[in-house]
Amino acid sequence: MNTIDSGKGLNSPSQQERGQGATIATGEVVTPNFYTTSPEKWAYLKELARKNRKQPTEAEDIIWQALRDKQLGVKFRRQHAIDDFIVDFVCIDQKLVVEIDGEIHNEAEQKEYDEMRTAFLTELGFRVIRFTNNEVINDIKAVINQIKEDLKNKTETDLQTPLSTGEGLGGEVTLTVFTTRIDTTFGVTFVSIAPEHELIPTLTSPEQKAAVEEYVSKAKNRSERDRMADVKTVSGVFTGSYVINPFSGEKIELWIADYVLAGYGTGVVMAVPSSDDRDFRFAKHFNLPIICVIEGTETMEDPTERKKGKMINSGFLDGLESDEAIQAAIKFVEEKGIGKGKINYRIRDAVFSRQRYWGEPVPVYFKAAAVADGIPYILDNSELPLTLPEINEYKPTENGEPPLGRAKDWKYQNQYNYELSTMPGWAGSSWYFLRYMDAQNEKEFVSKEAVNYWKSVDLYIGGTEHAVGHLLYSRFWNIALFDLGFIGHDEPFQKLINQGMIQGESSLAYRINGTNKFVSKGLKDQYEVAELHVDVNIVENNVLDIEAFKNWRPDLAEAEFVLEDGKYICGSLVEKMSKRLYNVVNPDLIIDKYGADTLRLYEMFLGPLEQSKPWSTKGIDGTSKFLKKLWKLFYDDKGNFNVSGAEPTQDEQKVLHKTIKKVAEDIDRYSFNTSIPAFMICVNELNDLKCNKAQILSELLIILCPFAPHITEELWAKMGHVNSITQATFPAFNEEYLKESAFEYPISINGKMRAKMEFPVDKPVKEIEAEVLASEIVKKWAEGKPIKKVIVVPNKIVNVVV
RNA sequence: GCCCAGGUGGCGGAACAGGUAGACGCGCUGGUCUCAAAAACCAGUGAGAGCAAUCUCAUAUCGGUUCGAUUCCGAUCCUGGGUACCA
Repeated sequence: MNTIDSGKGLNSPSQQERGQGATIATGEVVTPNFYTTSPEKWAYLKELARKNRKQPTEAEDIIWQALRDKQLGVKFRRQHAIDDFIVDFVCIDQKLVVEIDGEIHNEAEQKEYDEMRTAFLTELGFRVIRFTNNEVINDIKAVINQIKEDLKNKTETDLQTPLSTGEGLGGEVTLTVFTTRIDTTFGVTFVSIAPEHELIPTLTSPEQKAAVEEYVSKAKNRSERDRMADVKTVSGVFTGSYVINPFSGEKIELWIADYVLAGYGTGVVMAVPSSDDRDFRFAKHFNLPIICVIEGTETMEDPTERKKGKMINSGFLDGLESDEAIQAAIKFVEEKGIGKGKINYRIRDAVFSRQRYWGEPVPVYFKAAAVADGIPYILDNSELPLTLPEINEYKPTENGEPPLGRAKDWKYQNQYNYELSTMPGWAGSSWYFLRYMDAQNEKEFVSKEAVNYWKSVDLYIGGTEHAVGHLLYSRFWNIALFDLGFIGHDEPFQKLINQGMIQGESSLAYRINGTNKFVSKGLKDQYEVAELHVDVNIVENNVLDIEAFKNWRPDLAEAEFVLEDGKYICGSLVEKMSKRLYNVVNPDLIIDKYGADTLRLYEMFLGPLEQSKPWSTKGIDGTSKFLKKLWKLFYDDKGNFNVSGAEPTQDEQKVLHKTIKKVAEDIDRYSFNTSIPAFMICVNELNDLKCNKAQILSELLIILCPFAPHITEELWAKMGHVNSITQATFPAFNEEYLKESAFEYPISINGKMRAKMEFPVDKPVKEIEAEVLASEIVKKWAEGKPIKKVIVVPNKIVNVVV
């Protein structure tokens, strides 16, 4: 036991000696960070403590061998500074101090001093038990048993007694992190914590206090928005505390960083600079260590570019693939009880209002004068529906109110303010189809009978934006309505198709930074430039119409240009068609020139429904010509309607039924783009056959109707039908017309098609094989070599292996 | 980053359960008709070699399975969309 005077020049201990640190795990754990004395005192005490540890008395050594390495289930430290004192042994968890007294403690003065010291430690929350040298040396078992007993008797409240004597520092702290890449835990070289984190005062060392406080106040003043927008700037501050990596046992630094969001996960990030981009930038900026844990990344300039692979430098995970390592690591932390596997869910768009005009008005009014202060009151059912008021301009008011603030005399009972926000798009889109089932119903939004009859929507076609937005919410609403018993099914849609997006080709101009001067694309690399989207309607073949550009926006009126070959060449970019990007093209011009049927056919013909592609009118002539050819089947050269009632021939029936089969199958598969060529082939072949038979043409019109509704309706009427073609029955496909008697086999040698031979469809395989082997073509390619194998797939192919 | 699509001629694309790669359309070339043009019609058109018959190479890249691969498997690269300082 040692004592010192307080108040002498004191320094801070190293963190390690004080046992600071933290364990992280996936989803778990960190051990503590605490001071049992002040840094000033520690600097002085540590030298003494170290000396004491090196020169234990006989009794101290005996008891230490029994206490060390958690032999009693808890961690003991020896010669540890607590405030002004250095105690012999202490279990900080249990706040138990064990002192070993030598001869000197029998002296009166010393006894008095010991009592003071015990009282002081008791006040700090420690319990002190004492043994003499002799007790330890003579019966160590009895001593240990007594310590065990004492540990057992600790009460809960004892455990919760605050321990701190150091400034601003609490007891042991466990920091929990959430990670999706637990496999990389051996690569954790520091831990970052959100500036808002409540434990920051506890986790900050006195030396770092000023810096931390400055940083935290600065970070807090930045809005969430600023922080999210400014992804590139790296900022942070060291807390002065350390954390223990639970996998490697390494001591690593604990930093505060504003890239960590308090609202996500636990607000603490285990930083793996070799695998996460933000951690990597942070480590580079502050010169923190980087440990690569994926094979092959050691030599990479930016190891975060490779995310998965075989684990290295990772202890028990070495050699596993990332995905296996994740499972192994989760198992590991769960078995050790320091973490557990977890799935995180996030909510999207929690706010149910828009500051826009176009949306359902919220049936709510406020009795207080100011809307913002009031309590909302809901309109009575009898007062519904609340309809959108007329306004003069679809813009916010001068006071910054939503557009509905412009509505004149729009008051509930002529006195109370309505809510001025409208509902978001998905408010209505989530359930309108239910209303469609029973649109005239005055009593309820849909009757049970109607919804039981129509049930859920068979097919939902929408873009991917709808898939994440609309579909998410309508499924949610649908389940709510189902749970409330209004409807009888818990899924609103049976099938989803994500149709592709017709993209726009954007035009870009390049403004030289800090000027109003624009540089042509070919020369832009010589300057620091910012990209500006230009209205595609004032760009032709990437050449900018400079006058139109100047007139486009007031701020561009005085713009100057750096040209190449006398022209301003714009950059171009395929992206989503959007007003914001000024790349919207209007279909009206196409419809004026070619008609709506041509446009519709062309859009279908462009490619698969699910596929996105930039809009281009190249090739629209093809579908236009097709419709003209169709028309000519019904009219002669002089323009007279000329359709015959004669009986169709076998050939004509074959052409028609081939098409019926193909189109019916295509429609079932939503493969509309492949139907158009089938129609084209059909019309071409009927044209070759000079077919004008009413029976053939009317069935053709019916199957074409969904693709080209206008022209088919018109020709249908011309043929003398009274009812709309949309009421006609889709013709049945008749296999009889398609029967073939022979098949032309492709003859392959070693998998390459070399010739064709025709055989009857029912010719036996053996006979085909014999004839093929006897043929000139096989002799030629075999070149005398033996035939190894012959594969005959009836009515498909023959392959000869030599 | 993550999730979802996708990558085939000069262009859009086809090949639906592994069996003739490039259907159909655009564009291009030549021709018919016309005083001429447009329209319409006919023929040709993946690349390379050859007078030709024909041969070689080709479905983002590399590898694998198979008698045979655009199609199946593994790895890589690239493009578009959604989402995001979400760890």
